[in-house]
Amino acid sequence: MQFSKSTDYALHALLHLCLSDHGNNIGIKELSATLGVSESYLSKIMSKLRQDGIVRAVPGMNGGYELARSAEQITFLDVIQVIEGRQHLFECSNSKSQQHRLLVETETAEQECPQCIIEAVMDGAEQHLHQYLQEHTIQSVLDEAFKRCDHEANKK
Amino acid sequence: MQFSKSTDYALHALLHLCLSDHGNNIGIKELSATLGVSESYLSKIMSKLRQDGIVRAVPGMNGGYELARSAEQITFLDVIQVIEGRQHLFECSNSKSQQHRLLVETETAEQECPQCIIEAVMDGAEQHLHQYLQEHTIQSVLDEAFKRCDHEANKK
DNA sequence: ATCAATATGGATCTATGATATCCATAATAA
DNA sequence: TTATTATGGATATCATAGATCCATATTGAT
Ligand code: SF4
Ligand code: SF4
Repeated sequence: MQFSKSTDYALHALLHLCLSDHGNNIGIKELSATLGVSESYLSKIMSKLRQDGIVRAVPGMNGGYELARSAEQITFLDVIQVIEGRQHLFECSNSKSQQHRLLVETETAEQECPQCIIEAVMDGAEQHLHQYLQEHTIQSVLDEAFKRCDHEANKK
Repeated sequence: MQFSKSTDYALHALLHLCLSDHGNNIGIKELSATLGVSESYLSKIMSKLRQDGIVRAVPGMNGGYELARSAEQITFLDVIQVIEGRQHLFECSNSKSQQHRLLVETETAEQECPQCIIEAVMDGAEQHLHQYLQEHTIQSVLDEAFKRCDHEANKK
């Protein structure tokens, strides 16, 4: 269970949009050269980011990409969900098994079946993970970088 | 990004070992029938669980599987790591890129390069996830099931 | 000692998804 | 009009998950 390379690329692409923010758009050529990923592949990723409203894109001369909102408003969770999708971390695949009947029998209330206990644990894990990822933004990474930089400067 | 079906199977297999604990070993046939998974496939999973010391196995007549330690001592994290492996959630794949040099330049201390900032965020996420999964054991699922059962009984 | 039952591990097959490339098309600014 | 750039479909390649089969080893029962 790992995040895909695409997530890696997406994060770095967004960071580059922040760092080289000279008002203009950044073309796929520059992004591709900076990240060391092919233009074709990276453009798919950028396109996804655009569809989800993370970046804006304009075609044509001097076109390219720019952030659609400020770096404080782009969380790690946003980026990850665009690339990895929004499926649950755990989705039961054997609810027709004999096991399931036994487990659910324990809790087979009158009406609405409450959430399965295993799924409850797993969904809890997912919520914790999401909450953490939501508290960390692209901006927070930049801030941390500057902080480290200052720290180094002070030591000299 | 999702847990594999094998993780699902492993958890249910362990639950079955707990629930039908009549002192004897449980054979792969019974497990297979209960979970609705082929014997061949499930036996691979059980074998992994054995290699990591989660269950014991004895071949021969009346052989089968049993828990190698109590259900309180088997955490979700244990099971998940056996099946999914122990790779990090995030492993950078472009540390040779131009981008990397720019990001690390900011923090390029004298000696030991501190952890990359992106990896720091991701590893933090991983730690949170692991901590949660470590606090939930097979036994805690059983307890929750009994609690629900009692609650239903009281309502009647 | 023999036999039946059971787990183990290697080999292999298939399905699925991640990674990656190419190209035709549309949109935009100069 | 033209050069430039993003877009999306089609397709190819590769790795991994999911699954099956079989030869072998181990054990208890006879
Ligand atoms: S008990 Fe929960 S996880 Fe297990 S089969 Fe039923 S729904 Fe799925
Ligand atoms: S900055 Fe971190 S995540 Fe990015 S390329 Fe360097 S090591 Fe990898």
